[in-house]
This record gives sequence, C-alpha cells and structure tokens, in this order.
Amino acid sequence: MTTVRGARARARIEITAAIKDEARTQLAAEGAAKLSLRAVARELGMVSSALYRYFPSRDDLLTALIVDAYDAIGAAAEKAASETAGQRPLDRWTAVCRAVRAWAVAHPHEYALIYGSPVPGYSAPQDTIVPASRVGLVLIETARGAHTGEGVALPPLPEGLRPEAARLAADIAPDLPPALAVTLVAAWSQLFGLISFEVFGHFHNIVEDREAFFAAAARRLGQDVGLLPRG
Amino acid sequence: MTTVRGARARARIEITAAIKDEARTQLAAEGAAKLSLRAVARELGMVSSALYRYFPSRDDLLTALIVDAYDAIGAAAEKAASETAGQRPLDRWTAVCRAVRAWAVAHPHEYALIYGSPVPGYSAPQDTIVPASRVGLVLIETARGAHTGEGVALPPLPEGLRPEAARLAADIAPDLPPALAVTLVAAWSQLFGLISFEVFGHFHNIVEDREAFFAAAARRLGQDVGLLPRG
DNA sequence: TCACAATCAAGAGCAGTGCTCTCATTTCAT
DNA sequence: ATGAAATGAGAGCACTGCTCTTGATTGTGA
Repeated sequence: MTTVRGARARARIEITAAIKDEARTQLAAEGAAKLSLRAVARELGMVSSALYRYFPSRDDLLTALIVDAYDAIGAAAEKAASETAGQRPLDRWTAVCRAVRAWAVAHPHEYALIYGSPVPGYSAPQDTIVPASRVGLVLIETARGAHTGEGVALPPLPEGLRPEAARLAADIAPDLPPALAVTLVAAWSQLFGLISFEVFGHFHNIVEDREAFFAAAARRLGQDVGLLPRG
Repeated sequence: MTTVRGARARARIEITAAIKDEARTQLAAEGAAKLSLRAVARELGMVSSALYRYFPSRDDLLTALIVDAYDAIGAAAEKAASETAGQRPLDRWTAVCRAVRAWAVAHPHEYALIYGSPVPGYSAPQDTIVPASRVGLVLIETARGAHTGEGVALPPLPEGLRPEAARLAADIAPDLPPALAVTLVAAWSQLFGLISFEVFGHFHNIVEDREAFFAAAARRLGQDVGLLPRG
C-alpha cells in the first residue's frame, strides 16, 4: 500500500514532511497567526508557488498541523495509560491528565491550535475527528476499568437529562451507565478547561503552583467519574 | 472628569465608538482573524490611515474589543446574580453559569477573543485584567453566601497543595477557607472548559442537548464548591 | 480678534501576505 | 522513445498593516 513507487514519490513524502516541520517550527516560535507560507518556502529554499503543489492552501497546511497535534497529545495520553497499566484507576486517571497537561504546557501554540479558537473555518475537516477523539477514548477506557462488575455511587441524573444521557452513552460507551457517560464527557471538557486556563494565561497572578493545583483538580475530576481513592 | 470639552472631543468619542462598533460587527461576522482595519475604515467612509488617529495599531483595536467583551460577559454574570438575589445559593450559582454560557453562545467570536487562543501577544495588556476578573468575582460572591457562618464539608487538601491554597485564598478571598478557594478557582476554569468545548465545536456529534447537559454540569460544579441542593 | 499650535483626513507608498497563472523542465509509464 | 503527468520558477493580482507627507480644520492664548 504505502510502498514507495519511485524517486519522485519518495521526494514528495520528504518534502511534505519538511514543509510540515518548518511550519511547526514557525508555529512554535510565533503562533498560528504569524505562520506564513512564504516564510516557510523561503526557509526551505523554494519559491512560494512551489509549496502549493504540496498543500493547496494555508488552511490545508494548518489542518495537517492540527491532525499532528491531536495525534501527539493523544499519543501522550495513551502512553501514560499504558505505563500505568496495573495501577489503581484513580492513579491512572490522574497520570493521564498530567500527561495531557504536560504536553500542552510544552507545546502551547500547538495546543492553542487544537483547543483554542477554531481558526480555519467553523467546521473541523473530516480528517481531524478521529485523532481528536484519542484523548477522550483514553479517559473512557481508564474510567471503564473501575466500573466493570459492580456499580459505583454516582449522583442521580436530573429528569430532563435522562434521554440525552441514554443517547450519549449509547454513542460513546454502550456498556457504561448513562450517568457515568455524561459525567465523563463533562470531566473531559473540564479537564481542558483547567489546561486552557493555564496555557492561555488566565491563571496569571492567581495560581502559582500550577503543578500541584492541577494534580489536585485532576484527581478530583477522577473521583467525580466514580474512581475511588482506595481500591 | 469625563466632561466633553468641545465639539472636537465629542466627535472623537463618537468616531471611536463607531470604529469599535463596526469592528465588532466584522468580528461577529468573520472572526478575529479576518478583522481588517482597512475594511473597517472603508465601511465607515474614511481612509485607512485616518483610523490610526484613534487606534495606534490593529492589536490596540482588538484589545479594546477584548475589554468590551470581558465587560459584557461580566455584566451578564452580575445581572444573573442580582436577579436571583434571594434564592438558594446553588440555584444562584447555576443561574450565573447559564447566563455566562448564554452570552458565549450568542457571541461566539467575541467569546473566542477572550477565552480562546490569545492572539495579540502572550501577556494581556494591563487594561484587561480588571474586566477579566468580573465573572470570577461573581462566582466567589455567589459561593460566599453559602459559607458565611457554618462550614460545609469539603474534601481535605492534599499535603502538597496546602501552602499554595493558603496563598491563593489570601489573595482572592481571605475570608474563605483555603480548600474552598482552590475549589472555586478550579470550578471557574472548568466552567469555561464546558463552555469552550460547546462554542468551539468539540461537542459536535457528541452532546446534542447542550442546554440540559450544561445545566447539570454547572449544578454539579456548584455542589463541588459546597453549595447544597437543599437549604 | 488673530495668529499659532494641536488635531485630523487624505493620499501615496512600502513591505509583506495568500493565491493564480503561465512556462519550462524533469520524471514516469507505455 | 514519446506523450502525459508532475514539478519548479517567475510574474502578477488583490489584499493587508503601517508610515510619511501634505493640506485643511479646529481650538486656544496673547
């Protein structure tokens, strides 16, 4: 399938990668707003129009970077999950959260690209939806481990949320109780609320020891989804 | 102080407001990335260089819009708080949260300007920090109502978070127990995690009944900060 | 009242951007 | 070997933020 047919195909792959690399460098240095196709081409010793043979537009380049960023932060989450395979669910949960945060803090501009204001259009391209779900899937999987077998005490669902909860659970995790599925999705978004506030500077002059603050909040999020401190 | 000295000063105020209005219109229509000084000037029947008499740069115009957006969402929160003055703390809390969300959903691009990726530089200008704190202050005030007098059961702080919690509480709410102050700040950021995920499209194909979902999550956040369902 | 200074609009212009088009060259499959 | 497809280079268009100069309008102190 992905066998390299000839020198030309090989070159195309390499140049595409080089373009993405240089773009990522500029992204990390100056942010998405100042990422310039011409500057990327200039740095690579080619003329700007040549770059359009590889990416049909600036937004397509950005989309490629978005996909890569989703994959990178998803891989970080998966790595933390697999490295804590035998441990208690709550510890695994916090380990995953801390890994996600660590990636975000280390790559603020790439993080802003995927969890900040949507820049290209309003609807995310099709290619991004699978990579975008990786962190969420890890969280679901981590929580699932604690809920196989017996049920855990979760607050009852409000009447009006019943149908939505059932639909949502059937969609993302049919084997889990609806109340848990809802809580998981909420915890998922709240996790990124914590991270975004730190990365985007809203904790400036407010939270100093961000590491400890986040660890405690993430742990509490884990308890919210039914992971017990001991057991 | 703000007395209008003459016709010229009056005109300056009016033109400045007109520029901001037109800029806000373009922001709402196309987003911050496509906000163009030249287009604003064109729409106002003036030449682009004239606009620089009122805003020294594009970033300064954006900063003015940022301040206005913080003020608007802060006012929405304060309105909800004052309109529910006599009610139970948990109901007030959810009312405030829903008002904040409603403003965000109604003004997605302005919301993205203040809670999305920071666009101008990395450090927010001085003028923004006071308006930026309004929503947070309302949340603190709402929670304070339930904690005057007796204490409410809050999970104990982890050992490592003790000093940070004390410092943080002394900073933002010296009369509240440190554990509550920490939880409040976490809930604050998690609230915007919920809203950002909705506004930025991360709930696409996942959460359908966003209204009910948010109401339940916000209520739960209120319980996290110690507001009791009954009482 | 009048002259001077501050303020302001207009226009030209600069450097930069994303993107398109044409044209020559190179590579590949037949 | 030949025709088709892929690639690179260059010119050019419309747009951007921003600066500078010029001339007109407005406010103010002697």
